[in-house]
Amino acid sequence: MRTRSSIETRAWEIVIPAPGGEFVAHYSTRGLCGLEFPARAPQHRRRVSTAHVPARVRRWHAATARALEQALAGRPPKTLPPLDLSAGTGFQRRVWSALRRIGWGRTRSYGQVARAIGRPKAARAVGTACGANPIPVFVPCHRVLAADNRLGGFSGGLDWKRALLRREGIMRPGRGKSQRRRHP
DNA sequence: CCCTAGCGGTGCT
DNA sequence: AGCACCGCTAGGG
Repeated sequence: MRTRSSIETRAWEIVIPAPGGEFVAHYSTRGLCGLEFPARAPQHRRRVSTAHVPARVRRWHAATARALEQALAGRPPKTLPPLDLSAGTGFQRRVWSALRRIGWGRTRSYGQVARAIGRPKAARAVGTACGANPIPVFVPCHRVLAADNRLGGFSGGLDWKRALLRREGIMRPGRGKSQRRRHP
């Protein structure tokens, strides 16, 4: 397995307005290749190349926007745009494809994902690969929790992880899984 | 609750 | 090649 796949450039980035702020979707020639959560701090958004966007990419984007809207409204998206996950290492892509097999409203532990991809002792590396997931929400790294059923981490911020889990009915609105609290 | 050792992938020297 | 990260985990106090 190769260590690094060919790099597909992010040719287009398009904003998606949402209640919590603006998501940014990135597209390559192969499909959706990145999704950013709204920036925490108000931020002068960089140049967005919406000009000359091919019709195909606009269709993908329509699918992305609709799917994101559904997911944030607490209903499983019916269809997704094509996902371009080619920018990952072999290990990362294995992890990401395992994540896509975790159904809406279900969870796994990092160790379970590690076993599912045939690397039973690589739980920690699975966490790192989750953190490198370029398409959160649709590649549901938020459904992976620590083995003791705590929340684990989330590169988009634990508030988002909690919010997504709640939308799927996994966490009770008020109380929830306790948070990892080591050296703050 | 705390701490520790062991773990594997990644990225930087 | 070496090494310091880490969204981890099992085991022990």
